[in-house]
Amino acid sequence: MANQLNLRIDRSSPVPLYHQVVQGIEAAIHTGLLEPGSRLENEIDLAAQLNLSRPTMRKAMDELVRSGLLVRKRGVGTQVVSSQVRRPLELSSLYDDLSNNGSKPTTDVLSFSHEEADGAIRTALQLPAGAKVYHFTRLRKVGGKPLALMENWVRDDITALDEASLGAQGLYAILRNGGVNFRLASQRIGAMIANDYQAPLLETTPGSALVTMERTAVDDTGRMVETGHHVYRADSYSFEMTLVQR
Amino acid sequence: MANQLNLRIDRSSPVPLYHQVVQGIEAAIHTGLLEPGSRLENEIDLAAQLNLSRPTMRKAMDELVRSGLLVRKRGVGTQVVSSQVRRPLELSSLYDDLSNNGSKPTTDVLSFSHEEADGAIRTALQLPAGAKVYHFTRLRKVGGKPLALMENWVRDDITALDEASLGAQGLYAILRNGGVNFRLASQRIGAMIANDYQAPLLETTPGSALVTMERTAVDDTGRMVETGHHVYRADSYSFEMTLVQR
DNA sequence: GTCAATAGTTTGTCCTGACATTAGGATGTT
DNA sequence: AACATCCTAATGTCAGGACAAACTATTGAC
Repeated sequence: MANQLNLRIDRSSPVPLYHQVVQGIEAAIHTGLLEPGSRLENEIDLAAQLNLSRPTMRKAMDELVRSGLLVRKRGVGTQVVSSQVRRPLELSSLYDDLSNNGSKPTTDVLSFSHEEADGAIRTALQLPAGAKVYHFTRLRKVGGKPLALMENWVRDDITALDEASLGAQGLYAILRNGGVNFRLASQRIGAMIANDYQAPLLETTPGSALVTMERTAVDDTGRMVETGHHVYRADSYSFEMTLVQR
Repeated sequence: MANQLNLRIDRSSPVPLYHQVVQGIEAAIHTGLLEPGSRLENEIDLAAQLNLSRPTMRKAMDELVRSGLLVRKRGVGTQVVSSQVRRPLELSSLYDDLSNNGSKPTTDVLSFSHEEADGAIRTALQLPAGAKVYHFTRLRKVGGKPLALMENWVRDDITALDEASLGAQGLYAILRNGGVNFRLASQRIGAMIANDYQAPLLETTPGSALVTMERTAVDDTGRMVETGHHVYRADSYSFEMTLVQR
């Protein structure tokens, strides 16, 4: 008996069965119970052991294959991919990233206004003429060291924003609590040289390297919710991601 | 009758039915037959119209939702997402990107060797001590203007590489033709300042901004195939991607 | 007129069953 | 011993049905 897969299925739980399987296998891989390169039992047996149907088992494995943790080969079997896997780039904010890493980010709100959107912002957020947006600039620090300078525009017909809450938590957390279900975001990552405005705020010198990121986020109803221009100190931040071939 | 969805299913074709549906709906969206924001008929009716079962229809729509073209809401229906969608970041090479955009890239091979891998490369590619790799540096130009400086290490037990073919086509094209099926890649994007070695090659000045990218690619058997450090002129290149929430 | 209960529509989840396709080993033949 | 053929095991595809959950709109009561 190769693997035991220490996982139980709770049929009274509101979380779908296939998702319980996903979580269980993910945990088994992370704890090392399933070693990289090891082969899983076949779908039918695994399903039988957990008292699940094969489609349910398959749906779980589908997700794991898509996320790059498993590799399937017809006629052969399913293997755990050879470790070294980083978590894929997710639709999260910098604040989430840092919180999950144990650091304690702080935020200074440098400016905050509720103003009429200009042409470029109206285009980016697909707003009609005369629409108003929240416009603010924040400085994100970790351990007292400045890391990111962020300028954002958010449409005002979803949830109210104020300076105090922006200083206390991340923008995405506020929007999610306001009922926004993010669906996708398009972003562009590049580089630039720190100018005289950015350098002192980031406690670096003009001419040092910055990573730039422009992002526009869309919710599940197709509305453009937020757009922003962010710059990061290149010596403290980079974007890490896993690309999965389909 | 809202939409007609001009598509036919060929049951004698070797391409899976659900994939035929995916392609059909993608085409309908691209040709404008399905407008952004429009609602599709419900899954059951669509399946019936095409003489398919609901699971098959659903699997097709699952893929379209995952790729960000459709949005589903329980109790409501399925909508075409509000355009403005960029193609997601794919596991392609810079050469592919530029070729697809109509530009004509050229490549200068600055150095090429077949050497024993040092410790860092052995770690990155998970190779045993004493293993040899191809190690080369290339300068990619578009329209005569230099754009990227790329240093790569490739394991040598998959396919043979030589200087001439690297000058004629992209690395990923060569590897794919050599039988490599890429499965995933992890990469990190950051920024740096051009140094005295990079600046003249990229025809810029020391101190200008560069985008950096480090990537390691894995094939479908879990082998680390290739790793590389690339730098791009920040005024000519940026990474654009679409993130899809799961 | 306003609010709450209800019915209907649509997607979400899960089941059982069947056959096709592929990879790889076992078998048998030359 | 080398080769071609068959068989088995595993994933890939597809069908049809059933019930659950969520959202909308209507209906009804106050």
